[in-house]
Amino acid sequence: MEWNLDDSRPIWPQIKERLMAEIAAGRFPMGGPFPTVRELAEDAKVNRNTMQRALSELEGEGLVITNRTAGRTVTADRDLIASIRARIAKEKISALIGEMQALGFGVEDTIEMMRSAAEAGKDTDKSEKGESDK
Amino acid sequence: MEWNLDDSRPIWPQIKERLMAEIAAGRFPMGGPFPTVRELAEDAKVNRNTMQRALSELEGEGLVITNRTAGRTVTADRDLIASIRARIAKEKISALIGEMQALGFGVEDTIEMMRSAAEAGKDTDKSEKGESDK
DNA sequence: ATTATTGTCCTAAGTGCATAGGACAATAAT
DNA sequence: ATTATTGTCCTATGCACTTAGGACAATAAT
Repeated sequence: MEWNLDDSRPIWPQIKERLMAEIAAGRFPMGGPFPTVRELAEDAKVNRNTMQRALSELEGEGLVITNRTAGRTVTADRDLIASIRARIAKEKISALIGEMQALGFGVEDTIEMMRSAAEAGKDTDKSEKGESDK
Repeated sequence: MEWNLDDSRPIWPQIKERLMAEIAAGRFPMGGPFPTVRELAEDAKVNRNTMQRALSELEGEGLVITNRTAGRTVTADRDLIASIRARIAKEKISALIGEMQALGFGVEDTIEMMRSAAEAGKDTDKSEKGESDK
């Protein structure tokens, strides 16, 4: 898994957000087993404690459940996953609109620039088409 | 001026980016005087040294010029300002596209959600219309 | 029954960020 | 000429993040 952690801010929130996105996008089987702290820490080349912090935060969101000695499990709550996915997307979009506004760009300008960017980066595009919530 | 600094990452890059956006959006008269370190620090409720760090970084971008004891001046280079404005916007948009993709949303989904968000936040909208670079 | 695994907690050390306040040379203001 | 301002540098302190590694109880695996 590509982690793409940067040093512009603490690592543990980055890991938390990354895993939230992975789960929200359905890349972990619902109700299935979640990797152990030590596995994830090694994979991300990060200390156990750091990964632990990210995971306990993840638990606060209800996305994973801890079974003391039997590892962790991904939630089976489909609605929770869907709502978190929607919430994250909304937050990111609102943030962008605000930042673009601070630069003096309106929403229509932003949309136009998004289309250009999407066109330019089509060869590296890994998205699936036909997206829909249901 | 509203600073809206948060503690999710170091303050000085936030200040730097904020001031870059302000200058890029043309909210400081080109070639005109720039507030002093101490003024800005007080306004942002931040230590002198922290503001100083942000400003010396700002100078690295060429957006402000230091005149030792006569304070700072905003650049008069119109093209530089325009290109930085475009660069920042591009980076933010690319970042959003990537993050939305990680959530399983395509560009068209994103644009649609942007329209909804813009509609919802219209009463707090402070953007001017008729945006264009030239 | 024994062993390995798992989550969790703990101490210790190093690093960068932020604050506080002192200091100084160069220059603008008077 | 004197004073105030400006950018800049300095030391010291406190805090959060990160790493490293040790330890332990509960439980799965054998």
